[in-house]
Amino acid sequence: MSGSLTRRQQQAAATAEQLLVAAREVFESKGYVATTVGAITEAANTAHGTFYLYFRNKDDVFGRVMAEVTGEMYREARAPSVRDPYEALEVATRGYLKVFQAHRSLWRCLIEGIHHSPAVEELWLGLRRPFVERIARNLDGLVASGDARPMDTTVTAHALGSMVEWFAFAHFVLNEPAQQARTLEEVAHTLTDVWFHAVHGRI
Amino acid sequence: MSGSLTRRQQQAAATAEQLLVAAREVFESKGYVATTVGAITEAANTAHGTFYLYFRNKDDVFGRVMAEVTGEMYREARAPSVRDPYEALEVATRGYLKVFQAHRSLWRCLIEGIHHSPAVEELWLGLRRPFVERIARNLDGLVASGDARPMDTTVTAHALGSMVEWFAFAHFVLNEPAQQARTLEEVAHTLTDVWFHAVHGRI
Amino acid sequence: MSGSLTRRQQQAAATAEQLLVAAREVFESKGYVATTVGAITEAANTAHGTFYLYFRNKDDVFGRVMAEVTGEMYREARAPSVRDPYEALEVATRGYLKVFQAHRSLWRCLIEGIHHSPAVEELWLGLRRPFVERIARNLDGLVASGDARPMDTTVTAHALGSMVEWFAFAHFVLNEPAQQARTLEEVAHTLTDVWFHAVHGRI
Amino acid sequence: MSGSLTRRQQQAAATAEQLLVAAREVFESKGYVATTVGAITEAANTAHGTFYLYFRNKDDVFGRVMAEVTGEMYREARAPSVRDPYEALEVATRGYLKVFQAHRSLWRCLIEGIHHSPAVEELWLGLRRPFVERIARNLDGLVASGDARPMDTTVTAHALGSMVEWFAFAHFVLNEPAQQARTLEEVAHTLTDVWFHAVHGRI
DNA sequence: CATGAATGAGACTTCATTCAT
DNA sequence: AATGAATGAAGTCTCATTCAT
Repeated sequence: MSGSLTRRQQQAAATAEQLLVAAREVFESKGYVATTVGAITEAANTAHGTFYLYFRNKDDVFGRVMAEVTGEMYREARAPSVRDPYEALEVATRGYLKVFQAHRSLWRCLIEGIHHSPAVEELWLGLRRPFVERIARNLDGLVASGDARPMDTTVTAHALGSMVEWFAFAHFVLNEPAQQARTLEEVAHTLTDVWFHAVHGRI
Repeated sequence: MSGSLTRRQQQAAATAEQLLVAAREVFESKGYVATTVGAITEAANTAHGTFYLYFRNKDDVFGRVMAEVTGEMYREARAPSVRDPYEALEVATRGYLKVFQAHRSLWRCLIEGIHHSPAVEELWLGLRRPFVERIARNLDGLVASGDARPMDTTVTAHALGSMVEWFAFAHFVLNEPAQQARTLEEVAHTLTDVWFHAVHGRI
Repeated sequence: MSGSLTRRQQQAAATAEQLLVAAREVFESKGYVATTVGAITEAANTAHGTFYLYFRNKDDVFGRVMAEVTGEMYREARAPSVRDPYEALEVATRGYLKVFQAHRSLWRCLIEGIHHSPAVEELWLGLRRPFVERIARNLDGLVASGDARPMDTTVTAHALGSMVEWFAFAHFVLNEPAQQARTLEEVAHTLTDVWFHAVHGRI
Repeated sequence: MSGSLTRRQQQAAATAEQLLVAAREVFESKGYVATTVGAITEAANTAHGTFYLYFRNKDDVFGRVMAEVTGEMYREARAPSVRDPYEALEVATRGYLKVFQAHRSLWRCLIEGIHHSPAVEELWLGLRRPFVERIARNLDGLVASGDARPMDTTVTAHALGSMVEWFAFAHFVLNEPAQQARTLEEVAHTLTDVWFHAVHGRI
């Protein structure tokens, strides 16, 4: 027996899933603004009206698609535990970049979406927060233990998070040509180095 | 005849300028997508059709407006020369943030525009380049003189540039709520500190 | 077996009744055009499709709801017998206005419905008829007994009925602002006076 | 020279007029709710978008059409001056009925429109007011001169106005079958008689 | 040069109705 | 008898773009 869902509920869930998958594909290939409900239902092989059975409007699906994607990212981006702090940082950075690269079209779409609905802006701020707060907590620990100098850990965490995020955007989404020669590993290494010195470096 | 322009040519130039100014205002207040040709011509006190005499379409004006704006920004953001390197960095960072803040609506619009036309994307990459290259040249000098460790200066320059840029975006454009308590000076100070340690810190 | 209805038939009758009650509420609060089948089934706690088991379409329910309502109105509006003709008229008029006021939302809806289906138009004409005919019969009696001048009693009856009906509509449904200061009693008194003079007045 | 309008302004005015005429026809034949912008532009031989150059939406055109129509009615319904008061009343009543009959489709549409937009409701109340106020002023005069008994002239005016209006609606718009045998003259005569006795009759 | 009326494609959303379960 | 998912037609409105004057 498949859970407690009736046949019809399963069918409905399948339709919703179809639409969600289709929406994701369309957002991915066309971006936020250029995506239309018509394109989504067409991709989902569904009547136009069916869309409105499962979503209020484009904003609504977008939120759900992004929740899904960022859920994935969050899970994928969990660093495995490593003893050496430098190595741990490098692993985490490399992991982040890989996930970013894998989802770069949707990332682009998310950043685009920020400009078009306050809801998406909210969403984005909400998504970043746990990442940044995790960084801040780490910094707090390092400062407390004397492994890092005293600093404004909140702002520093934002700065370091922004660095990796926006670097990744320029690199993977916009294909900033100046550095396409580097491999992901090289880039990850340099970012790690910058980050590590920013935190642990002494003058 | 006044100068080398006929009366008509002068008139035409004036009209073009009017439209450009109007476009800038409208883009600033509404963003890229929400701006319509109608809104621009209305703001310029011009007939709707006149627009197409001077611009191919919205993309076209946008490119011109942004070229103008970023020219200004580039000029405004030139740091005055200061002896002490830390202080020099802080002055430059503060300067950048101030300019960003002053033009935050157009910044937002620019970042938004990236998503809507390859031309704007090009434009943006072209605008960043000089900034980033200047950073890279400085880093090269520091590495050469032994004031900084050996590093991939190109990637590092991109990373540091991205850090300040994206931090500024989240702070001034999206008003990231987590840190609204900080003054521009405090923020500039922390960013400078991070940057300085990232470059000069020893482990 | 309870009565002559099977269990299923009872169930069916109950569902139909539920839908009818719900429809009445919805029509009352939203009016004819703005009412949707979805709203009715929702109010009836019924599946959307169930509606079409008992009614052909919106027109159909509307007809049934109105038949019900006007049946009630007709019953409620029966005037008690009073000796003095003036007083009798006043009592009847006041009664009519009270019923109209109590059901004003459905009245509004009925008048609205006239415009949307010939069936409702029929219905309405059918509803009026007994009222008007009763008036006409009274007039015939008065003319025969010499208590009223000779007149076209059919047209007069229609005129007097229209007067009260349309006055009530403007007053209770549209809240004609010019006369909101009057109480129902005052209004009833004036209408009675006009009617009485129209019929019994001598010149 | 045709006024101070340029050729283009004339053309534009002509288009607006076309749309207005078309709208009137469509409202007349389909009623308020069933009328669509598409039907209007089709009847006007105009692109769909052109409609929105001259009107905000359906409500807007409707208001303008009705303003036009009722302007006509008001003008047409002015009674010629006649010495005898009974005759004057009869002439006015007959005039009103004739105009009503001539415009019966738009009348129907107006009454229908009341239910669908507060703007139309306003419009209608506004249109009635001058008619009713004129009646009230006449009654005031009659009461002052002792030609009529003391009465609440405001309510009486509304009652008499409602009588003729709603009678006309049932007669000309709904073709109330009970009295289709009467000619307009006969009907006008009876209405006049009722009205006259209601005002001047003594008991 | 400038105008601004006209066009028509295109996106959104709602609902009455059907039909397989 | 009841369900409720799916359909698709219909209507609304906006705007980039053209073109005759």
